[in-house]
Amino acid sequence: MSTAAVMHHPRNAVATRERILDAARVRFTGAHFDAVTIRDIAGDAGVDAALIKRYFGSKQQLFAAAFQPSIDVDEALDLGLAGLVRHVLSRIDEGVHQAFAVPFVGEPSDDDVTRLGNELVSRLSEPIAARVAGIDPSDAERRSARLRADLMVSVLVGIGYTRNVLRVDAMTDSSLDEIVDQITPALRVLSAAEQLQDGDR
Amino acid sequence: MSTAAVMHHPRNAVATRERILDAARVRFTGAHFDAVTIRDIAGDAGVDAALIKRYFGSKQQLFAAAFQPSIDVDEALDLGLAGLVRHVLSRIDEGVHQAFAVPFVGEPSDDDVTRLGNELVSRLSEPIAARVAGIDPSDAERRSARLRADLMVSVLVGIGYTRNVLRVDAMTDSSLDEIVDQITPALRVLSAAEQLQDGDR
DNA sequence: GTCGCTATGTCATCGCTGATGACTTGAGTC
DNA sequence: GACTCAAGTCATCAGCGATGACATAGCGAC
Repeated sequence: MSTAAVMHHPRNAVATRERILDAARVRFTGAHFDAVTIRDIAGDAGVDAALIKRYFGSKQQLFAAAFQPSIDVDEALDLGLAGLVRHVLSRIDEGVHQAFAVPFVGEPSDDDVTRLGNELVSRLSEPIAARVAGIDPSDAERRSARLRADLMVSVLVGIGYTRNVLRVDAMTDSSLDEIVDQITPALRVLSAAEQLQDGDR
Repeated sequence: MSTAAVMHHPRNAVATRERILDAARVRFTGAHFDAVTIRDIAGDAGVDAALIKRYFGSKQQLFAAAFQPSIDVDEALDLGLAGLVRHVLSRIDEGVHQAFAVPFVGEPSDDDVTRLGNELVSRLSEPIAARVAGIDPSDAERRSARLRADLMVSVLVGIGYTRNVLRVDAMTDSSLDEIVDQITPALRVLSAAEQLQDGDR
């Protein structure tokens, strides 16, 4: 099980931190949060479990640190809507979908879940909303644009969820290209702005 | 905390079972899986924690029993696409979204997550796919219809997820009607079949 | 070189959790 | 009113995350 259990590493905080994060990513990707113990991860990293608390504070915070989602939307937006869709979905396929577990793993406080959820989605939807609404929109336009942008993100989140978490048959059997081809026209209805229509396949 | 802790109820298995399920629904709706203990639930139900194991086998199975999702799509399909969307989303709002936690709560085995995920989505997508594909379609048509139906379900799942789990601002601030109005035209692109277009608002 | 200090890592242990099997008590039957 | 079996309880277990006291490696000062 634990590959590096008996190995002795020279003392190096950043390297050890990275070994723990790597081990956490492997374990959490292969099993869900509860099924993974910090002793497992510590064993894989060749480290005592108490060190994880020292570095990350808690198992939850370790999880959050391991799956800090980083999707850079801005550059993908230049590829047009289909490019954006492909980019986000492929990033989710690569493992970012683990971040979906955060609400089920986070603090019981509603505030925390709210914060995490908004953070996750805002990172995607804000640049999209800016493009959908165009420059200097009225308040009503902005509100509508924000809703439509969040709906677009919801669609991508939903696809990532059924494909990578629920592992629905038709979603896993289909290629990313098939999915992009089918969903992009539907999203175009939501964007309903010229900014996202040009430069498209 | 525990409302019925000291109350003595006459011995009645079905009533006790129902009290446990009610307490579980309240607790699990107010906090996530890990934050709820079977002792909490047992306390609320005025029962010993061991009885929960006797009736439901495990905490996970209690959760599954409490949030058995029941969305009857067939009748909603007669209301047209907008009616279907409104029906599913409002059911999710009512608490069915808790079923989304199942993959993070279930067994670590991939098989189980796969089974649960497919069960959840199939119940929605199969009747939709049947209508989208029409009667007696070719295999290619059926495969495409299945993917498009699952994409439609993915969209609804995604909206339910960002709205009820992540609690994204724009999603919670908007009314169900606003969301239905915005997303239905997009879904119509996916359905792309006459069967779902008639009888629509 | 070796001393000593601090960051790095470990150990022992706590309270709590879900699970479990042996035990007790009540309601219905005759 | 005793019998019986379902309904509910109790005592206890192993494993978890968390935590503070403890040990030691590495590095600069001299």
